[in-house]
Amino acid sequence: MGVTKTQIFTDKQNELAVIFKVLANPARIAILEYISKQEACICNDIVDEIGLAQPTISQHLKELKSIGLISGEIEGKRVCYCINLERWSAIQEMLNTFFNKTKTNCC
Amino acid sequence: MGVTKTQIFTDKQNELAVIFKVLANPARIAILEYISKQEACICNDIVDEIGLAQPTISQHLKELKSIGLISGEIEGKRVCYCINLERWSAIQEMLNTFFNKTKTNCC
DNA sequence: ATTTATTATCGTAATATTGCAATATATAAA
DNA sequence: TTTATATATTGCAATATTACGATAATAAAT
Repeated sequence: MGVTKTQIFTDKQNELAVIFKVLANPARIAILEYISKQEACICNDIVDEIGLAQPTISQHLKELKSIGLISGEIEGKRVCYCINLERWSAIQEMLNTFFNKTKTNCC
Repeated sequence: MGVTKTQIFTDKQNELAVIFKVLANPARIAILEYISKQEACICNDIVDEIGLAQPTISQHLKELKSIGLISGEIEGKRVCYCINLERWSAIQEMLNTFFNKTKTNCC
């Protein structure tokens, strides 16, 4: 099979899983950390910084964009990727809600 | 290729990615939520609760155990799965540290 | 000792993800 | 207009993940 049975879970559970999935890759973690470290607006020094090919980075950026974590602004022939602070905080809060809600033991 | 290049990232980045990966599945989210909801100790009503086959649930439990999120205690012929509160909080803190550290914009 | 119930493991099919070369697209510079 | 530079898309190979049937392992019950 190999396909997750999303139908049997709640929207919230699926939404959380999608967010975790986007974050579940060291390259994407590294990209986020690198973007946030930059003083000036980010363009693709990311390719130089991280040791992956340009198409690979481009694909990872697309996935980060897919859940709104970052946004890309075109600046001439370059693109400036920035962290979407509003979404960033919303996601952090969502994860904390999950962690707090589920902080109960049984044994 | 299909294999993540872990060598080029830091241990911390890889560790975070592994944690996110374990959480990146709605069945595992649902299992965690279900376990935490239970008054009494959990056994495998999980299979009845979630709509997945027993081997599939068993495999998901194994993955949750692999990062220490839950622990299984044998009780006769049944196994009681509980959330490991210490590890749970440690991971929550780890994720918050990541989110706080990376909470900088650029544009 | 045999049966029954619970959980784990193995093997496998279907699908998803990762990464890259080749190529396309778009804009700036010459 | 041609060339150079930056980024995105396509296609593909390698590997990982998801799910389940079959089966093994374990322990209680008979």
